[in-house]
Amino acid sequence: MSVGGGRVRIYDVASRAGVSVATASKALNDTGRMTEETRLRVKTAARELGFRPNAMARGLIQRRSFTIGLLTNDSYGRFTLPVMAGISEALVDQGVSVFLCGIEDDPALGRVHLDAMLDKQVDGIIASGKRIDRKLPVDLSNLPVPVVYAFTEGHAGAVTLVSDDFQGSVEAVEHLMALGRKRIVHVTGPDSFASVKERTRAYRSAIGGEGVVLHGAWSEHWGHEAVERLWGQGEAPDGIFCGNDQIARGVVDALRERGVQVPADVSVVGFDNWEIVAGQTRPPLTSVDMNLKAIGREAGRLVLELAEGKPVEPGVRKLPCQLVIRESCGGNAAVTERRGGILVPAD
Amino acid sequence: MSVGGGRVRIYDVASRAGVSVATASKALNDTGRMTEETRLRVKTAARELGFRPNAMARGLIQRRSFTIGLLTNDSYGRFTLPVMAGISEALVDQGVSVFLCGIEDDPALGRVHLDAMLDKQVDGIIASGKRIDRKLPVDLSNLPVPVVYAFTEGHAGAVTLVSDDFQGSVEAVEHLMALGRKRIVHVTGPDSFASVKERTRAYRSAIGGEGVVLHGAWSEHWGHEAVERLWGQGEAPDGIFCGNDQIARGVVDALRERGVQVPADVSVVGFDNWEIVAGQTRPPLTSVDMNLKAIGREAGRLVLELAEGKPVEPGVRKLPCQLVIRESCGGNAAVTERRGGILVPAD
DNA sequence: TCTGCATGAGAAAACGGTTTTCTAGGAGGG
DNA sequence: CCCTCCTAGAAAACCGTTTTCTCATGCAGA
Repeated sequence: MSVGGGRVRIYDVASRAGVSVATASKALNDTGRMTEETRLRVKTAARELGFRPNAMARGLIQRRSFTIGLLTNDSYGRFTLPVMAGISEALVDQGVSVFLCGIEDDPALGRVHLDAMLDKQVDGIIASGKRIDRKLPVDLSNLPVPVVYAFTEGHAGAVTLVSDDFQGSVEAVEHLMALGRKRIVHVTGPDSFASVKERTRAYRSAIGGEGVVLHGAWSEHWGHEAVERLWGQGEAPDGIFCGNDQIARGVVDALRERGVQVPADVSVVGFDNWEIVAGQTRPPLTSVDMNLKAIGREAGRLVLELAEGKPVEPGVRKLPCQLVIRESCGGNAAVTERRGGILVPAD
Repeated sequence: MSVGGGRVRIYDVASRAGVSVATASKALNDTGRMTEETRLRVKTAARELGFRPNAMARGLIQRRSFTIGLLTNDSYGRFTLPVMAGISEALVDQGVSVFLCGIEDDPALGRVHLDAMLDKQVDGIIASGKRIDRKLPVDLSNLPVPVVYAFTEGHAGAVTLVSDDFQGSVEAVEHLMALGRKRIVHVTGPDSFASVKERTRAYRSAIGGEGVVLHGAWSEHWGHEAVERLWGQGEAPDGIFCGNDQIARGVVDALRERGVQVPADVSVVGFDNWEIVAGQTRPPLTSVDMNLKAIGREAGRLVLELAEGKPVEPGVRKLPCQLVIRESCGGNAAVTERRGGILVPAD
């Protein structure tokens, strides 16, 4: 009961239950020794009064704020939001809340946000970004709280979480091969990106050769252009593994305009599984999902363990990607779908 | 100096400066009375030690946490992220940090997050969502802290901020008319949405008649289908005002496939100015920007004023939209561009 | 010389909890 | 009957600030 102004203190609970504040505290936290009857009486009183402990007072003495900070330069949120969702999911039932701080690429802004979070005694910090081979513009290497990096480059000796792009890419290419595609090419982003290198390496490993790799921008426009090039010379491919969904969408659109059937003539796979792109392409794109939410969950779990003093092995951890099948590849491979946010094989 | 573990307390500052904690506190906060020399000595000591006050201790006594909560059910972040950026921008130099809580449409989850935030003594709450005519699945009407609604429906007597869709839509349609378009139609989303009704009302007001309004899903597919219908009967339009960018993209793609030139034959305007859609369309879409970041800034400012006890007039406030010109309309109207995140006319 | 008052600075009391230490009373043993 | 041990619960200390209250001191005016 009692929606009341929230101003009920443990003192009120104690006096209603006819015990001291100390006893009330112990009763509510299931610590200390007392008759079960007393404990119950206190708990009942607390419930009736709608008592909720003041987290600041509690945190002050426990030296814990039940708060963590998420620092990111991914202002668009493409990568950070799913990570955030995962973190939140992992921490909410521990009573931990998350400060989200977008710092663009501004070191001064980063410093300001970082200081604000440290002042608030965050239990830990998770750093996230928009590419895994760039550091945030703020140094997190000597903080009084633990730091976990998720989808951004961390300092030496840190705990870092990234997706296993190699595994994901291999699955994508093998999927194409399983469908009988023989001439598979790779159209991807600028090779200055570590993820581009990794996905390219996987592509070559899967097809067992050099293959054909085209680098360009991360844009639909580049997808179009790549098709121009590929269909303007020699034997056209029958399978295209794209570095991201935007490129893939450009590729699919260009093929349609050219009269090439997708997936009948050519199978196309994207990367990122960005719903807004992959889902709206005609036909919808089969794409590699980096499971960013899982990365977030893991990051949340780990930063909390570190905050509680548990030992965590430092280093880079790769979490598996998942191929999400839509219609751009054809064939009768097992279809997967999203169910309750988790990727599962369809029945 | 002193990156040191952050464990420096005001006590340390006081003893280094040779004063009591009370004096140290007053010196640092520019309150109380003391010689300028003493004040300076304390401040110097604080700087040398790298002292940063513990926000929990400070908040406990001041009954302020310098923290606000952002509650949203917009898990995709399309609307909430820009709002969040605005809030953060408005509050960061006041030392206020923001808890971001995604609650989907789950009342229980909403309750959990809300309680967690209240326990942490947030100074205020901003509620945000993905449509302005739906409430969050959690009741915020009798909270011990102020609430501001940004881009979601609030309770009676609350402070609510939304974009002025009417004004934005009128500008869009008038833009088409200024370009000489005579047969302007409106292709939009389901008319169960308040924003659809509002934009339709504006469309009719601007053209001064009933016009042609087609309702469908918020999807590219519907944009295609609408073009089929429009070109399958009677005189084809020469201007299309779309309810969102996805529909507009579908429209533009369908027109191109049909051999209709955009913008030469038909001008198209979108709504939302969602970069990933509007910018990648061929040609890029002229679109109405709802200035969500400005809404966020205003929400941040207002919730803080309320938290400080200042009076704020309740009611719904509409903030102006801005037409962002790209290439889908043609003509030589003044071009605008984004500069540093702010929309400005190009020189 | 004494009173009055402004001034600088310290001591102590909050804030709202948790944790440690202390105490009174009952049970059990010799 | 006395001593010890155990237990439930109270009392006190503490977390790191801010704020209020108190107290010297020095100087001006009577």
